[in-house]
Amino acid sequence: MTTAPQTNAVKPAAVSGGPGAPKTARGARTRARILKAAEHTFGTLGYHRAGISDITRAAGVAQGTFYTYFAGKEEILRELVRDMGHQVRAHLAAEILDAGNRLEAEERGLRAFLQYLYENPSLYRVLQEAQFVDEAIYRDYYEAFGKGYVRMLANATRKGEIRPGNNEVRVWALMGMSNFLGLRYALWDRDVSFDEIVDTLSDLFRNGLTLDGKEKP
Amino acid sequence: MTTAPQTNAVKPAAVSGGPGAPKTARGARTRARILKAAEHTFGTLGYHRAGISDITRAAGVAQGTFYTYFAGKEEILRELVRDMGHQVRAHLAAEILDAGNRLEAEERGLRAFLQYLYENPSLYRVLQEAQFVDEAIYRDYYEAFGKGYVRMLANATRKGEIRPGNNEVRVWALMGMSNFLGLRYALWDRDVSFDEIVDTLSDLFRNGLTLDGKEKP
DNA sequence: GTTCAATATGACTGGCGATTCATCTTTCCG
DNA sequence: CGGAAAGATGAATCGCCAGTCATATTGAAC
Repeated sequence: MTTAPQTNAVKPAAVSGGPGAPKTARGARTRARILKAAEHTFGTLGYHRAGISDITRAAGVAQGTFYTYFAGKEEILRELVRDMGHQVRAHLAAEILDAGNRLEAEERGLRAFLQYLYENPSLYRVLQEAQFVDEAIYRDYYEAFGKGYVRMLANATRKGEIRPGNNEVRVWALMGMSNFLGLRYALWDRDVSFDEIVDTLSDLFRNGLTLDGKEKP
Repeated sequence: MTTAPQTNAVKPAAVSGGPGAPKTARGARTRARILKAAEHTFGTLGYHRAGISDITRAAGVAQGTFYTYFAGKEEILRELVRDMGHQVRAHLAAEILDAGNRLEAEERGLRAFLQYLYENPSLYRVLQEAQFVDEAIYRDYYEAFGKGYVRMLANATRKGEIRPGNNEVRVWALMGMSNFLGLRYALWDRDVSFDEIVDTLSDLFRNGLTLDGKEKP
């Protein structure tokens, strides 16, 4: 019994959400620094190329410190996706608040999303890579996003601002549009102005794509 | 000079595209088996979790055989993306051929894409993961896809089938839609029929999203 | 049936990187 | 102050896996 006198019954606090939330102002600061560093590192190198040492170096802490706050590499990714998800949703919600109607909300929302992605390119990469590390967290992100979106479309339908239709399907289509337009025109090449993009989509929302088939009642 | 009598001047054939294309029917068969196995393995486990040994086991060959035909893990992914890209494009092009107009082509194209993704789920995963392994190959895929798409929209514009507008932006929006709808309704949950999805999008293309703003000339 | 290039084998290796841990430092609070 | 909990350190570990290589098999040409 001499070999392991106190290896048992340790870790009394590290139960629920990772190896213990910080209990000190210093701890909270360090944890936040690591999270921020991870966002940047994952966003730049990608999840797999990025090592824990890259993150801790960027955060200015020792490797071991990482595990004071996060259970491992996957866990910090999950945390990151949750955090970033909250941020985008809050940001977009605020940008949409003073829209007079749904069309205007779509326009403002799309522009705000493109701008946000341009300013926070890590969002795209972290999110999309998370899909293949932990699919559930990825689904959660889009389902949370989509849920609010569907609610807004339902309201707009009630107000007579948009045509009745399958809003859930529409929402997934709309999210897909934004995603691709963001990738192409906010991250890859800014060779088309955001205004032009928004105008093009706005025209689609107002008039559709086809010339005939206008079944104006 | 006794140490390395013939280590130089070897590899006379393995220059351009990987460690030598097969020069035998048997070789061609083996290479194809490995490629197919990689598609399945990457599609199931994902690129990073999948080991070369998983691929060779699925193909029924030894580990070393892999390197007779592919320079490494990244290279086979590139090959796979190119291959799969050709296949989808060919398949969709064929499905669209006998469409009477652009709207019908969009409807058939979307339905065919959803069906194809349902039957070949690996396509999505391989392609999306390739984005973070070799971004260029991913861009190539969508730019090739988009180029043909834009051409078709241009023709439709000329024929007066669709409203004039920025077809490039439209194409990226459309590709984004299909991508997300495919992920959600063909890969995750088939809780909405493909017909319903196609109808919803068709309505969007014909009439837009809004109720007012019909600027019928 | 002999020969040789192409193909196939699978044990081995080298390095990378996530995680651990014994130890030291800081902070908090009475 | 004193000492205990919380936080920080970074060298060491350890499993994994992409890629290599010496050797064996195949099969087609002659």
